[in-house]
Amino acid sequence: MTASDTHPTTAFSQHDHNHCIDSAIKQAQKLCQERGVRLTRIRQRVLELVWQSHQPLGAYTLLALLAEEGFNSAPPTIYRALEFLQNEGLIHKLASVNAYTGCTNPGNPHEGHFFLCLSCNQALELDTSTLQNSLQNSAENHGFAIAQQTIEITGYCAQCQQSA
Amino acid sequence: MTASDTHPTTAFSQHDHNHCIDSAIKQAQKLCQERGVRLTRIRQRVLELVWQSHQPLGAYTLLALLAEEGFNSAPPTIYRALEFLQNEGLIHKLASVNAYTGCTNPGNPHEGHFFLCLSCNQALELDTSTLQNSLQNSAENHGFAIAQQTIEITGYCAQCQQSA
DNA sequence: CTAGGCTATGTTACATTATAACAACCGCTA
DNA sequence: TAGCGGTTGTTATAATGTAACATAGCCTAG
Repeated sequence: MTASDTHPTTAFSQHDHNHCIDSAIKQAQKLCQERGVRLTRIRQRVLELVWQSHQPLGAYTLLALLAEEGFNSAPPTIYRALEFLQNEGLIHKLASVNAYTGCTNPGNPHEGHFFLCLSCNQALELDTSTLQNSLQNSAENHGFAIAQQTIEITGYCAQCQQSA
Repeated sequence: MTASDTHPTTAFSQHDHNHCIDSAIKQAQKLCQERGVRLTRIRQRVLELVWQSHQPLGAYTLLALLAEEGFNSAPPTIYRALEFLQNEGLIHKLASVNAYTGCTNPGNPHEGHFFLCLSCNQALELDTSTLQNSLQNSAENHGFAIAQQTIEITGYCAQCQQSA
């Protein structure tokens, strides 16, 4: 298994990003087909754009990118696409920064846990089952039934700490 | 130690809320004095309003409440007060719902971890050192230096589950 | 006690993020 | 091929948050 074969929980490190995008899109196509939902041209393009960026992108940034390519550029266009992609678990919204990022593990429904670097603005999606367990325990102690999780930790990634 | 003496990590249960507000304000006054910062009339009133509500309040909701009492009602008024209170650790912002809630443990600088009930909209602030440890471990594994945490778990509280 | 500097507040304007509501289109299937 | 459901277009507006500069209030040095 080479570096480019691994799953990119490696946002902060070097990797073959084209490969990431490709495989994300292919997986999205597969999932949508299985579910009988339509990954239309706009939706797929938005997903690609989200994946192409090394940083989470805002809705209006994405909208501007779409506009450059001749797509309709009214807000509902992008918000509908984002809503669809979120519902299908293909992207996550980062509420603390109002931005969207590709989900590194769609198909395996889960909640996004993120480290957000304040310097390079990149987002690292975690899959920490330990954290999951702590939360679950805590919820059970309070009789709380978890629906959705927003876990966004800002700080500085290893790379940016070195260069500083 | 009676129920009304305990600290209200008990947002979802019965308690003497006036007592909560009182003690929150007194603590805020004390902290601000110690720090040499000014808990002005507007700032204190915003803190009271945030505490009076059993649900996190939006900035414009708070602004409307201020306006009813004759305070200036332009947006900067409320955002400045909220910024001050956040900086002093007296309130938390819940990014996933764009709302603000009183911090149940100011003076002991910490990050807010919340359970947000989708039914009654109340927020329960947690102080889970276990979770803290998991996160810290995870961060260390990735060489990530944590600055700020946004942990907001939506779902249904015990009470609302029963009534449903 | 007052002049000047710092902080806080007032005011106007605007930026950013997101949604409502209805019309037009498109693809499927009965 | 008519119609139905889902998708997209279009216009308008809501909700949230900030910039920039003017004014006022508070404190302290002289």
